[in-house]
This record gives sequence, C-alpha cells and structure tokens, in this order.
Amino acid sequence: MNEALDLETTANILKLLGDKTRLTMIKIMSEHECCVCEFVDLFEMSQPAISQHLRKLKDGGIVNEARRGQWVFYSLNPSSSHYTFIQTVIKDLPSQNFKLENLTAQGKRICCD
Amino acid sequence: MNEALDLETTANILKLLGDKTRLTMIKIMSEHECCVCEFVDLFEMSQPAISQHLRKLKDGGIVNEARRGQWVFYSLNPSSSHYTFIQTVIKDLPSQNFKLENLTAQGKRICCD
DNA sequence: TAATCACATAAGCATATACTTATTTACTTC
DNA sequence: GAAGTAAATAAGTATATGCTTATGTGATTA
Repeated sequence: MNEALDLETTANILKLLGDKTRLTMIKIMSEHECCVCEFVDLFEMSQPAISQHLRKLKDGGIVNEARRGQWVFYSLNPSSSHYTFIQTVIKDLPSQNFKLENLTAQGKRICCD
Repeated sequence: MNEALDLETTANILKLLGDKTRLTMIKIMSEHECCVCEFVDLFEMSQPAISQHLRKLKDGGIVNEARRGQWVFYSLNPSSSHYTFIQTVIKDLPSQNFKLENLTAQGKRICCD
C-alpha cells in the first residue's frame, strides 16, 4: 500500500512544494490542466519565471507537459511515484478554482477544443 | 476537522521539511524526544549546524525545546497548528529508530531519568 | 569559584534559489 | 516564407540557505 518513501527523495519533493508559487501551481493543476500563459496571468510574474518553476516540477517528475497547438499544457503526473503523496499534502489547501474563474471572466482562459 | 491551511504558511512549513537533515530530525522526533548532542552524533554534523536547523524548526513553531539538566531536548510540538499535517507528511517515511538504537549500543544515548 | 560540558549565537563564506532581461525555438497564420 | 504568438533557454544578479570557525552563555561538578 505505502510507497517506499526514502528520506532524500521525499525531502527533494517537499523542497519543490516548499515554494508558494509552485505549491499554488500544483494545487491548481490538481484541479485543472493549465498552460504557461495562464500561469503568467494568474501569478502576474514573468513568463521565464513561470517556465523555470514548471521545469523544476517537470524535472522532479511530478508534472506532465503536453503541447497542443501553440500552447504547452501542464498537469499533475498521475504516474509519478509521488502522486498520492502530493495529493495527500495538498488536499486540504484552499481550492484555487476561483483564480481560473477570474481568468475565464476576463476571457483569458485557453481552451483547445 | 481540517485546519484552515493557507498556501503561504503551508509552503513555509514544506520548506522547513524540504531538507534531508531536518526531515530526518522530524521523523526521529516523531518517535522519540532527542537532545542536541544526540543529533550531532546521529548526523555526524557540527553542533552549530544542528543547532541552526533546530532553531529553524523552533521558529516555525513545530518543535518544542525543554532544558533538563545540561541538556536541551527537542520534540515535535503537538500543539502546533501544523502538527497533524506534519504527521501526515512523514507517516510513511522509514522509521529512524535504528539510528537511536545504534546510539544506545554505543552508549551515547542521553537519558535523564 | 574554577573548570567542564552542552548548547546558542555571531560572523563569514560558498552554493542554491528565484528572479530579471535578452534571445532562441516551435508553432500558427497570413 | 514572413510575421506573430507561446514557450524555453541563456546569462546575469540579488538574496537565501547551509555550512564553517570562533565565541558567548547556562548548567554541573570539583
């Protein structure tokens, strides 16, 4: 049932989560797939800064990226060996759906349908 | 039932846990109270380095300190608003009891009884 | 009260981190 | 294929982090 969690890799995952921006990203991705430019709008942060955070998460194996058209969408990687651990950590954090709803209201939401 | 976890303070707690030394300390303290010199032996690290890690944990409110005689013992703070959260995070990490048993075998365990 | 042990704090240093601006790459559309 | 949009990468910078050595502080013991 329990993954074999070793201290070092767990500490590294926790370090990835231990940044407000990345933790918020992860909470958002646990609810919705999101593309880079949406994060840029959500965090009012430069595009490279967002890209660099996402790269760390990708290098840690905890998110997937998927290009669709011009956009690259990021989502939590359910195949990650730390997926359930991360779900446990973030499950009681406040939903960030309202942020995406704000984006939608501003017409800034990206949909590829 | 759920604490109101806000993203920023949670990220700060996760940052505290996101260091191998501190995460191991926390796992140890979840099983046993421990004094500074025991940590020094366990981690083969300088005494100031250990003290500084413990200070961060204390500043974060997640450990208690208690002086008994010459020694200062540290333990997880069950009154911390993040206590249950931390328990959840560390519960599947491998027990570090063997380390304390090694200390005992070497006669380096501190007991104040 | 002098010496010793346990721990904390101060100060310095090397590396890590999180950003910035500038540029490059990938894709779409005209 | 030229122009425009989205994202990644490169390079630079300021601050944070985790250690070190040196010193200060508090309790114990002779």
